[in-house]
Amino acid sequence: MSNGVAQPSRRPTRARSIIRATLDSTDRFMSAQRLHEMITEQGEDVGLATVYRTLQLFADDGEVDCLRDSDGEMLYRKCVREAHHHHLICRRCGVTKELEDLTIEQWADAVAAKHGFSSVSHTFEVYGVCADCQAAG
Amino acid sequence: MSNGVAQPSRRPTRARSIIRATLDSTDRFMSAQRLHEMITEQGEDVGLATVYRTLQLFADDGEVDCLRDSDGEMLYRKCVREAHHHHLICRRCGVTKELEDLTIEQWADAVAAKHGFSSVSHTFEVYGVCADCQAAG
DNA sequence: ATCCCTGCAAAGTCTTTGCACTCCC
DNA sequence: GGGAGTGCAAAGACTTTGCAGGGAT
Repeated sequence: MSNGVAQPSRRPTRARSIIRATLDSTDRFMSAQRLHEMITEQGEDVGLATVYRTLQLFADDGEVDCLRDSDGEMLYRKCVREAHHHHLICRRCGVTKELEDLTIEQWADAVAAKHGFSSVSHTFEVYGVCADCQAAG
Repeated sequence: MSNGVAQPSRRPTRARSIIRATLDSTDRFMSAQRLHEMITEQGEDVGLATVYRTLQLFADDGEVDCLRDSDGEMLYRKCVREAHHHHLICRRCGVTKELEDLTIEQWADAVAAKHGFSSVSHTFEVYGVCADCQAAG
């Protein structure tokens, strides 16, 4: 089924370059709507549907990381690393740190296997208030 | 702000007892819509809005656990344990196992502290296909 | 009687989809 | 020119909200 090899053709277009540039302009996770808002504020014009579609493509290609916030809204951010990893996210300002730790992955797989589960995946995110936001009150 | 002491009055009503009974009839996480479906299948009649409202109340009271599935939909289940814990959830049938492991909690707190974050919380859920579902094809 | 609770339907969000047009190769 | 890409508006899914009637204390 999916061998992860073939990749559909991706044409370089105006919309994609704008979206990519906007993603690059910050290191925070943003919703599709917020990203679209930023693009509009820059005086550019890209359809909201295109933003959604493009973010999904980028996510499929591993070009952006995505996660859901506590409201269930999907958030996207340019991907910094290739490997699977998790995030430490500031609730206040949205700044994120990438966490690396194989223990979590291994533990998740192991505990799932122990219970006879297969096709295992997991979600793991850590939220808090970063040092800067604490200092800022 | 919130001292977790005062509790609004909760009247025992028909809808609430039906919802509670339906929650008790399974150990799986269910969406509000699925729960409403089950109630209807039982021949009972409770409005969908009431199911949503009641599940929120129950969640506030700590009577049910809730989490979001990978589609962002909220799932509820009667609360089994007091302590903070995580879940191993079958994507196919929704059956869940509760996971206990202090390592995750400690690691999350430690790594957050290392980055200067405070007021730390985290989300962690493991998804897979349970043995029964695999056997069932 | 009072105020909480419920049902129904309308409204709100976030997101996806259909379709015609446009642009890249 | 052909098919990927885009924009717009409509549609979908989940959830919340407004309001009037019904039930618990």
